[in-house]
Amino acid sequence: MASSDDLRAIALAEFATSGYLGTSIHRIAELAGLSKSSVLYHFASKEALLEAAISPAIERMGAILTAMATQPLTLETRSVFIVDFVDFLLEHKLEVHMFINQGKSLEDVPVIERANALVVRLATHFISTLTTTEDRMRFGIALGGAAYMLVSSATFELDVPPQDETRTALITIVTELLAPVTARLSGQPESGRSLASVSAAGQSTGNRSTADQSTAQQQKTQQE
Amino acid sequence: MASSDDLRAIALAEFATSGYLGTSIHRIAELAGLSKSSVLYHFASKEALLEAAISPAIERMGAILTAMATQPLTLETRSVFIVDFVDFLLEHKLEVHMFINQGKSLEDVPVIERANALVVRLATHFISTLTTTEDRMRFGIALGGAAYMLVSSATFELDVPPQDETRTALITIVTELLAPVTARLSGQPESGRSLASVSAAGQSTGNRSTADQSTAQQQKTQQE
DNA sequence: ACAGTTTCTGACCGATCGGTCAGTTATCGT
DNA sequence: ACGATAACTGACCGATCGGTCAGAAACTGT
Repeated sequence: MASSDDLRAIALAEFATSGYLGTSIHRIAELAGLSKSSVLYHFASKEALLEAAISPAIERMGAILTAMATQPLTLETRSVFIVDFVDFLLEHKLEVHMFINQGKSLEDVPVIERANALVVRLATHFISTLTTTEDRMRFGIALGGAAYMLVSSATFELDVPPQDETRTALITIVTELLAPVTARLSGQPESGRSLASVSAAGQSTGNRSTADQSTAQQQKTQQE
Repeated sequence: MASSDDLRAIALAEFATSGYLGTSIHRIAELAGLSKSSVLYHFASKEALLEAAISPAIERMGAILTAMATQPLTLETRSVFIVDFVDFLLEHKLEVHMFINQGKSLEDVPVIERANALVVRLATHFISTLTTTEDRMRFGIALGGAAYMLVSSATFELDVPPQDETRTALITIVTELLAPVTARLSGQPESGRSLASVSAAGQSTGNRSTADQSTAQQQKTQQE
């Protein structure tokens, strides 16, 4: 009564919450109502199970990255990236949580190595386009913080808000966090607001300021 | 040639990067130039080693939390908390990284249970004072993102900026991220901007937003 | 030099891990 | 009904884990 895809999903959830090393094949089998041998019948090894669990997310993320890298850096392309990234996070919370939290300890596993290479590729891309420490940290906090947020609320019990509400808030916050950077790159000084408006597209919470940080970032200008 | 404190430091670094489960006592002994038995002579068990490694950070964090909880919620107290929290993160990167990333998988370990209780306590405190999903996510992203930032740059090789620069940027970003929330709590509706000024407290990179650090920098720094 | 204590070590133990294999049960096309 | 194939299982294997223990080695004070 348990398909290979069920096993994949069960394994992913366990790997993400209890860790890859902390999850035994026996445990996965138990959750699936099977024996350990049966799990190994569907997947040749524990590593193969891990690969099946997270490689789709890796490929999707790679596609988003190449799409971003091949396009010029404008307000629109950045906004597109943010929305893509947030949707990616929402769709692959567990996978992202995995190779963010366990990427180092599992670096000898091939599929994790691919994931780590993606993270490095993302980081170096932004490091090359950003000059100051603060700008770079904005990206780290926005991306890492967003990824952390999505699983921590589930890790501890704490009520989980509806998905669309989470999505809207995430896009708003990440956009706002990256606003000074984007504003500088866009060339037009007043653009922090327009970016926020893009992020707010179709949302409802809508209260938060997000409007008045334009005063702050326009005097920034580009000193590099 | 390896004291108990050396072992503690070595274990902490290994636990944080390779995971508690992924780190064997033999590995720690190897790094310390000792035998496995010698490590177990200094610490009764692997759990005792973990406790010695992270419990100081837990107590420090608990003190910060109680200090915040007992004071009224104002612009100043929040600013104090942010500075305290950032300094705490800088001083205890590895410990925070541990019970943020491995808190769930090690929840049956007593010392980790204490750490998790602290995180829940922090989360519930802000959940009770904040009403909207977005406000709560701001805290999660700010705190989780900041914690992630400090270790990810070390996890991958990527150049690490000087500590004071990191500290300044962190305080600025976290404060700015929490600006709308604090502004609303302060009572003056239009205050998003005033908070941004608080965020610039004590900065040196000197670029980023805002001009006036007058309100901010007096309440920072001298509490350690 | 010697006794006492601290520090350290190799050998060993039970448990659990990932993985293999021979064999059993269920499913399905004909 | 029946053979073929897919799905499943328990028994077993080598390796590694955390931890115990008796004893060697090193460092003390006298």
